[in-house]
Amino acid sequence: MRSAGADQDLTAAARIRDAAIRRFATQGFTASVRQIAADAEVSPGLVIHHFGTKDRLREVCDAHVSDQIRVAKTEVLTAADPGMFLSALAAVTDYAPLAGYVVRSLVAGGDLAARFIEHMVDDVRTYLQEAEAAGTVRPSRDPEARARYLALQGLGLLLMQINLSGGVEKATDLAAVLTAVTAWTTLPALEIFTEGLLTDNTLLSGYLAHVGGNTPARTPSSDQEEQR
Amino acid sequence: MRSAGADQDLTAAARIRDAAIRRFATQGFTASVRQIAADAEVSPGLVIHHFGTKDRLREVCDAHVSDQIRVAKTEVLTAADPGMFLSALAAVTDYAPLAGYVVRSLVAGGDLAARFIEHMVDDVRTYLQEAEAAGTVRPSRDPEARARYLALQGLGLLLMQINLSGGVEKATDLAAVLTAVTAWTTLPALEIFTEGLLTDNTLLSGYLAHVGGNTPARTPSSDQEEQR
DNA sequence: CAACACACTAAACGCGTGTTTAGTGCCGCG
DNA sequence: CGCGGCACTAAACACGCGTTTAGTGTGTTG
Repeated sequence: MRSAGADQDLTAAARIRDAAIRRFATQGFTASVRQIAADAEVSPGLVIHHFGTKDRLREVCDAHVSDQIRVAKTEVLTAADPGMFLSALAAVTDYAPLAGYVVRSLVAGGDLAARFIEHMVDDVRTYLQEAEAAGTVRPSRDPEARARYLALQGLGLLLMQINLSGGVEKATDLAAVLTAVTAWTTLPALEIFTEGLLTDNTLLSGYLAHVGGNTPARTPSSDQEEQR
Repeated sequence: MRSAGADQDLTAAARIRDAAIRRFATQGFTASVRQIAADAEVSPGLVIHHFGTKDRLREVCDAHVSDQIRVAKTEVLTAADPGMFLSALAAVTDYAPLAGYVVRSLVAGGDLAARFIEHMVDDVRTYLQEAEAAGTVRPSRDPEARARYLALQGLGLLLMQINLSGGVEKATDLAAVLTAVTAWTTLPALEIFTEGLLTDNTLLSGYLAHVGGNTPARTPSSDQEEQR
């Protein structure tokens, strides 16, 4: 397998990049160049020599994490549940820094975060489409909005819980938090998803009547394509 | 009304505190003492003279925001929807910095954030209880978990959307983002809340069977107290 | 009136930051 | 062998940070 306490057999630039990803994941993007250099057993100057700037180092890290995620994703067989994916990612201790890095990116709100979320929404949408075709999921009046809603909601819940339990801190804890939150979350989620929350549809029909002729809202949707 | 371009008639310490809240809300807690001092038209030394330390200044801000929120809350008539409350808070331009400050706290994850969330969960729980008694909301097998799930989910969705649309940045934008997210969110939310997401209960009943004799999970709950 | 207390400022201190500069040793190529 | 290029380091630079220090004016109090 790749990297198992591997330190020496990597080029210095790669060691710096990996150390940076680890530091960024555990301490956030305020981690200093000197700390990263120390982790990579290298002088601070070399970091700049190879990457030019701390910001450019971060860009390289973003790109690398993005690649790693794409690889891991195909390995994990495209899990569509937003939580499940991060959880599976964090489970393999090798990939734990990746999950931490993504979490940091999400709260920091950079380019990587936007891309990650968009992919997540895409995954959820296709998953819902397939499940709907299979007859296990109800059709929606606005499938795009529903996919986005479910993805953002799940990721948001996760993030919320993560940096409430004392920040991202140690990477190993991340997996624990992820499984814990899915543990107490599944019951209410399943309840609402199968039985709903409200007893009647006065609110929904009221809302539908209210927006009747108007544009529903954002997100390119297809109004109602099937009535069934 | 309180404060309307009021600058001079406040004590210097109060001006510093207000400036700090504004800066923290728009730039996060890395805003410098010198910036805050400049905003309050005061020397950096005076900030420390009055508050001793930047951290203690932040504690004072936390406390003040906490108070302001409690006041605003009773004014707004205890809105239980997590989003609605923040939205109403941000709508009054006077309170906009408060909402920004809370958002910053939530992503930074301090004490204030934990307290705010706990209050939010409480509000949602009592709201659900009342609605359940009124017959508009279905009973849950674990009301505590459901309240926490709904609160964290709503807040998380909100946060996610806020710092994806370019950070908290300008306070006036915050209200816009809040109304925008509620706009495209209400349809999928109402759909799921009234009709559910799944077509049958195999997943739910399967899960219930699976955890059958075991402890459900976290959060002190009362197992199933009513079967109905 | 003298004396103390207090709000306040200007300037500096010490530190950590990202980055630059000058220099050293090694490695491959002509 | 000689020499250019490259990875790399040690030291320093410039800067912004939170905080400290010394000092000034002002209002209150004995």
